[in-house]
Parts: sequence; C-alpha cells; structure tokens
Amino acid sequence: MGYSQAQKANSRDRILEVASRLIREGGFASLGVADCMRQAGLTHGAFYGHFSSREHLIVEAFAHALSRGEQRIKILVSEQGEETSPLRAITDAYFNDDHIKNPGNGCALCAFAGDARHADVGIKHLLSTHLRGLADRLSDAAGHGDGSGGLAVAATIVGAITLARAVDDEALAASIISSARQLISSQDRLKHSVFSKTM
Amino acid sequence: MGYSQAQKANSRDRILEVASRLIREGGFASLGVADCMRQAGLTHGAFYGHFSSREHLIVEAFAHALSRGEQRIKILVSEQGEETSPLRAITDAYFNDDHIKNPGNGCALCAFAGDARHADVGIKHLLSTHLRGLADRLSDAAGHGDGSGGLAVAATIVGAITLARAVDDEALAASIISSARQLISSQDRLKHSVFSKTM
DNA sequence: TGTACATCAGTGAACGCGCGTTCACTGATGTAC
DNA sequence: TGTACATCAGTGAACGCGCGTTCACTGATGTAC
Repeated sequence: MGYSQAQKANSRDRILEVASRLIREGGFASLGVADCMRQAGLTHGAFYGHFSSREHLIVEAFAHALSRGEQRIKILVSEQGEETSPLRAITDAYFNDDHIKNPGNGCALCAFAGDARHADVGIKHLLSTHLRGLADRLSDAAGHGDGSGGLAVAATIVGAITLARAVDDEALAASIISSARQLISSQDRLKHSVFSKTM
Repeated sequence: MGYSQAQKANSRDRILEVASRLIREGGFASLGVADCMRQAGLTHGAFYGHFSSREHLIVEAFAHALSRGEQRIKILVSEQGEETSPLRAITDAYFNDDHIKNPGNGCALCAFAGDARHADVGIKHLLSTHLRGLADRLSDAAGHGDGSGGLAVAATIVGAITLARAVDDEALAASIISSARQLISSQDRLKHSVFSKTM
C-alpha cells in the first residue's frame, strides 16, 4: 500500500461515500471516525491524511450526500411512466417505499431537515441552497408560474417522509404518505393535461 | 437541604422542566446530565436519586415536552380572534414567530420529528400517539368528515417549521411559512363559513 | 534490466478529554422521648 | 418544650469508557543510476 495519488484519491472517495451514507442513516452525531474508516476498508489512523477533522468530513459528506441523494431521486423520477404528470413523478420518487425505508441512500434534505437546526452555518447554507432548487423544480412541475407554491410542497414532502420514518407503526406511516400524496396532488395544475391519462 | 418528600418532588419537576426544554432546543444528543442538573439548581451527583439513567430521563422529558408543547399551542390558539376559522387558528399557532424561534418552549413533535427516527421505541410510540391526536384535531378543524386529510396538514406544518428552523436565511424561512400557510388554507372547508369574516 | 533509495498512504498503539455513573460524606429536616 | 438521634436529598471527588486525535513506524510503489 505504498505511494499512489490515484489510490489516495480513491480512498478519499470511499470514505466520503461511506460517511455520506452513515450520516443519512443515523444523523451527524452517529458518525464515528473509526467506524467510518473501517467501513471504507481502512484503519482510523489514516483518517487525518484525508481530512483535517471529523467536522470537516461531516461538511464534505453532507455536500456529497445532497448530490448523491439528488441523483437517486432523479433515477426514481426517470423510472416513472411518461403519462405521469411532472409533479406526480417527483412526488412518487420521494414517496417511493424503498426511498422512505433507506435514508442512507436517499434525499439528504429529508434525512437532515431535523438535524440541520443544530448544525453549523456551512451545513445550513448547503441545505438552504438545495431547498431553493427543489422548490423551484416542484413549482415548475406543478405548473405554478411564480415559485411561491414549491416551498410548501417541499415542506409537505419533507415533513411526511420525516414523520413516516419516525413513527412506530407501518400503517400510520402509510397513511401519512397517502394523505400527503393527495394534498400535493390537489396543487397539481398539470394533472389533467396531456401528461395524465391514467390519473 | 435535608429530608423532605415535597422538596424532592419539586426538584424532580425542575429537572424534567429543564430537560424538556434542553432536548427541544438542542435534540436528545445535546442533553448532558451535569448541565441539566446545574440548570435545575443542583449538582450532577444528585441525578441518580431522581432518575436511574440519562436514557430514562430522556424518555420522561420527551413525554413532558409533548404535553408542555401542546399546552403552549393551546394558549396560542386561544389567543386567536373568534372570527378566525378553526384550521387557521391552529395553523397560526404553529406558525407563530415566537413559536418558530423558540423550539425549547414549543411543540415537541416539531422539535423531534427528525431525531425520533434514531430514538428508541418508547419515544417513537409517544410521538406516534401524539401525531394521531394532532391529525384528528386538524382534520376536524378543516371540516373534513373522515380523518384522512389531517396527517398531510400535520406533515406540512412539521415540515415547514423544521425547514424554517434549518435554513440560514430569514427571508427564505418566511417564504416557507407563508407558502405552507397558503397550501393549508386551500384545504380549509370552513374557511368561508361563519368563522371567517376577515379572510 | 536490475538494484538502492526516497516517498508517503496506511497501521496500530497511545493519549487525553468529555461525560455518564458511582460513592463516601454532609447537614438540614423530621421524629422520639 | 427541649434535646438526641435517624433519615436521606444533595454534594463533590473520582472512576472508567468511548472516541477524536496524534505519532512513530511499516512497507509497497515510484524514481534514479
């Protein structure tokens, strides 16, 4: 395991990948340096060759989680049938069962909405930027000219997923999601356009 | 500071009161035994005379926070004018500026929606029960016969408050709230009844 | 091509701090006579 | 009523574990000759 810049970069990527999953699964507080390194196939001593502190890792891992989470959502959206309205396609992607049950691989905004309040300003800033982007996309997808409605739909999605993951009862979780789905659908101005043949 | 059952019970209440505020402010992880005892006017050594472990305190403090938070909301609701529709009165209580900016004194559901996923089953159970109650009240207030819509409104409220507290930008926080307010208002079937003269 | 050397990613033992927990002790309050 | 004693809520020093961080060392890879 001698010198190799490519190998080192690869190690760093692995650490980030693991960390971005771990923090989405368990929150920032759950991230342990030793555990993270172990899961990346390294020992804890090597950590400080890649990151100057646990805090720095967390910020980078959060940014990584945001983009990885967005990728995942985009994949889910692209799997929707073409007759689905744009808003419904996004909603279905977020409310996908696999997405709700596997936060480690999902939307970081949903995973950290609660934690972010206690996090430092760098994290809050990344989250804010991401939220604005999501709200714009939702607003467009719903056919709202101005971007006013997107934030509320984002809040409903984040709130519903957060609560569905928090409750101790599968049936209640399912009710939260289906109720949110209906509420969001009521905001869909493109629901009865060319997109929606089945709805 | 000798023997007195009444004094002991009083101490315990103070500890719970402090703890329920601290966890709402900073999340479960932020609660330190020594800090909590200090704020209750005691030293850390006395702690185990009241609670068998930090974990037990957290569960009790969470239950306490739920009821204290509900009290607070009820007070805010009762401060609304009589011409306000029931749903709007509740919405205004949650979206009250003071409530959003002081989680330590507010709704525990909003404060812990994110944390609860990582908490033990006792916490999840208390939260689930509380959520069901809130959803029913919202559903009634909105004039929906069946309880289906309440959960979505609860998700919107919780999501909006969580996000408003998480972002780094006051203007964005305000937009989240006003957008959520509009979305919820669109679900209000009693909006144009006798209740609403000004809306 | 082969050999000696330099580089440095990674290893693993050790450090030190924070914090939950324990425990011997204190002293004010309530009770017995 | 006054005095001696028992109780126990609270104190504060100390323990011990987990975990972030440090550091001397290893050994594989790349370079020089």
